[in-house]
Amino acid sequence: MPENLDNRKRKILQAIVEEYIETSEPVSSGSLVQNEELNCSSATIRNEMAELEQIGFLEKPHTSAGRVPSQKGYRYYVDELLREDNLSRKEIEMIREMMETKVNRLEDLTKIATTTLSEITHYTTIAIEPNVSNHTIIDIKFILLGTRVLMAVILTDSGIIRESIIKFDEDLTQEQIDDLTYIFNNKLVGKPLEKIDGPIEEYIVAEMKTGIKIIEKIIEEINKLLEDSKTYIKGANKVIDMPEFKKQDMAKDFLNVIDAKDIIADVINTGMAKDINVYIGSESEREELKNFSIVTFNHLLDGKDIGTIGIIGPTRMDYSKVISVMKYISKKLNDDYKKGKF
Amino acid sequence: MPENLDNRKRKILQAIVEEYIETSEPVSSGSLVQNEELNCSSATIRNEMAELEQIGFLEKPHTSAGRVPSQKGYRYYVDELLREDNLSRKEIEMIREMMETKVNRLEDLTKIATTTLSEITHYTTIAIEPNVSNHTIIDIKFILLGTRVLMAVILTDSGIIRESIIKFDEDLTQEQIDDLTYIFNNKLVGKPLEKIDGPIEEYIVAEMKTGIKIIEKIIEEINKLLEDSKTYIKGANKVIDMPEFKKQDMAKDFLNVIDAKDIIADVINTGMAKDINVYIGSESEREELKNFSIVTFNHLLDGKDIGTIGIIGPTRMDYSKVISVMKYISKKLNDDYKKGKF
DNA sequence: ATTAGCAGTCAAAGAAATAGATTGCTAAAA
DNA sequence: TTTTAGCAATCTATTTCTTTGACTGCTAAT
Repeated sequence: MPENLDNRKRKILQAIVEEYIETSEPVSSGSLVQNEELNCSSATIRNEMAELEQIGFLEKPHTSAGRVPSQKGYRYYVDELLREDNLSRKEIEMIREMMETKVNRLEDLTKIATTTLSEITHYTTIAIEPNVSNHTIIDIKFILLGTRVLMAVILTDSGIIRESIIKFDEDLTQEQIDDLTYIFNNKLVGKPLEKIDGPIEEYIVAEMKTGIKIIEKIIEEINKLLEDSKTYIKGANKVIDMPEFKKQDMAKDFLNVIDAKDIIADVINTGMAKDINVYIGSESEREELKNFSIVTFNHLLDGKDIGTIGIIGPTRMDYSKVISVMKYISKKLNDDYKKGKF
Repeated sequence: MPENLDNRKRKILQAIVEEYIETSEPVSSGSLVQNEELNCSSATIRNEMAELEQIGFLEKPHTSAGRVPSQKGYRYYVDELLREDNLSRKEIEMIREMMETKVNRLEDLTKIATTTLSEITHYTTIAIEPNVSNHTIIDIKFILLGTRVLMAVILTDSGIIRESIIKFDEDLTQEQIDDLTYIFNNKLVGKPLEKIDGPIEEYIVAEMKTGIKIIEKIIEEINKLLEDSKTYIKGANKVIDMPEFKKQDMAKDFLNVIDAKDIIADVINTGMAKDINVYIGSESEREELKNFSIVTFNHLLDGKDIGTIGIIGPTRMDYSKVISVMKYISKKLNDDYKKGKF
């Protein structure tokens, strides 16, 4: 139910959210009178604020304090009041510079984007490799590294490369490797990299020259590759300067969340395929995250998911700035891609 | 100059360090009287403590507080007074269990050891891949992943595998790859992986079929591989429960150190090749680390450095326990290695 | 519908008082 | 000479009380 606020209430809510984001202090009616767009006295504002609190957009830490946006207030702000925060020329310059580095791997590009995002926004940034299971296999290579050590390299259409090293208890011959390469490529190229469990038998039957054990082990390892998606964190130290982390509990919760990156990965992976997702406080439905907000963007190239980058910070987050920077970086990645930068 | 303390002073210093490590409260003369080994009154202990302070082994936070070990005090303790802390059966069981996982890569083994160490000691653990430059090359493979994308895989005698993906502006043929493989193997196998810059020309001259540019690029990428050693951190959240991190500054310093892992990598890499190194406070000669201690061990297999694992925590660290656990894990890794586990 | 004005509320900051821990010193005892 | 008992002095941590100042909410006038 998208509540309808009259114009003045919208302006007041917006002003409160923005001032609070900037100062981290509860906002008083008095300080809002200064706002040019609001041509009324503090008493009027107080009345409006009381109503906004009534319907759940604002909260009061205590009777004689100013107001603070509630989670619902932030949500309304993000959905309805957010204005594009234009990046300064300096910031754009900085982003350009940082992202200029040449890379050979998509993975490295993600790292760079993560670092850039953290530097510019001053929040902690997390990158998560995509779930590759719906990516299409372009090629599979097997390389014998020792008599009993095999390396499997899988290429997908999205440019993501995964490799795995597999050890066996028996010697492998080059002939076997050639067989494997032939069969796996034959059966899997052009298909999505879904878990290969159902039709395993089929492959095995089709191919008895190289023992069942070997094939089973290879499939097992390939499946493992699909499961673990790497995560990178940058700027975990950024939070320390934020006033909310003066509270021991917040700091503790934050470090715990960072250490168990899966928590965030979970949230990110359950997200919709919108380009930008915003989870405010308990919206992420994880107890540990109820005091934090997460903003993510799915990095799509040619419609393929090639990874998600997320920012985590207090609910009092500069959503406007974060979203603007994300959009810019996202666009830049796409442009670079089209120019064939990688 | 290894100062000589009489027996009673040694006992007192030891008792103070151990009690302080346990409680994190300054130790008073009164609480030491309880110690059975010390058969004297609190007044006597006070006199001894005054002398220990005189010669720099103890410090006083303020006049009416107990004593705290100084950095020099910790150093003496570690060098002279440390007693082997026998691990409980439960801990040994836990280590065994955690390290049972089968791995294919040395890298994964390091990760597991890192996690185990952090779980058992309750400190933050950092693993750093070794500098492979003095490792001997066993094999070099080149795999064509696309017409312009090459993967180079380097195997060393220590079992460490490094791979790199290299992109070119022109198409590569399989024939060229075969050439490259032949030449690189011919020239490099059996040699240490030192930076390949001096005799580059030689290779190039020996081989004109595949353009100079390609070779240059490959060498460049291989050199990059040598430089960047990966680091893993586990248990960064462990510190939050330690009383010293109640102080904002400590927490800030810690997060900064963790974020710029290079700082620690630096310290670790400049260490001697002793099996276990202990850096107490400013001994690490980095301003950022003056309030922290680092204990590292070089993981050697067959005399080859295959990585370093370090623990970082406050100077009030349970050195005895940390060192005992490290020794145990180190031994276990070696045993497993001899049994051919990897 | 708006606003001026004022009483009421509460946290945060400061000041003062208190309690408690521990030392250092002195003089007596061993 | 070494050890110890005892006590004054020191300083932190805790508690309590007071003061200040920032807001709000309400009422009555505009």
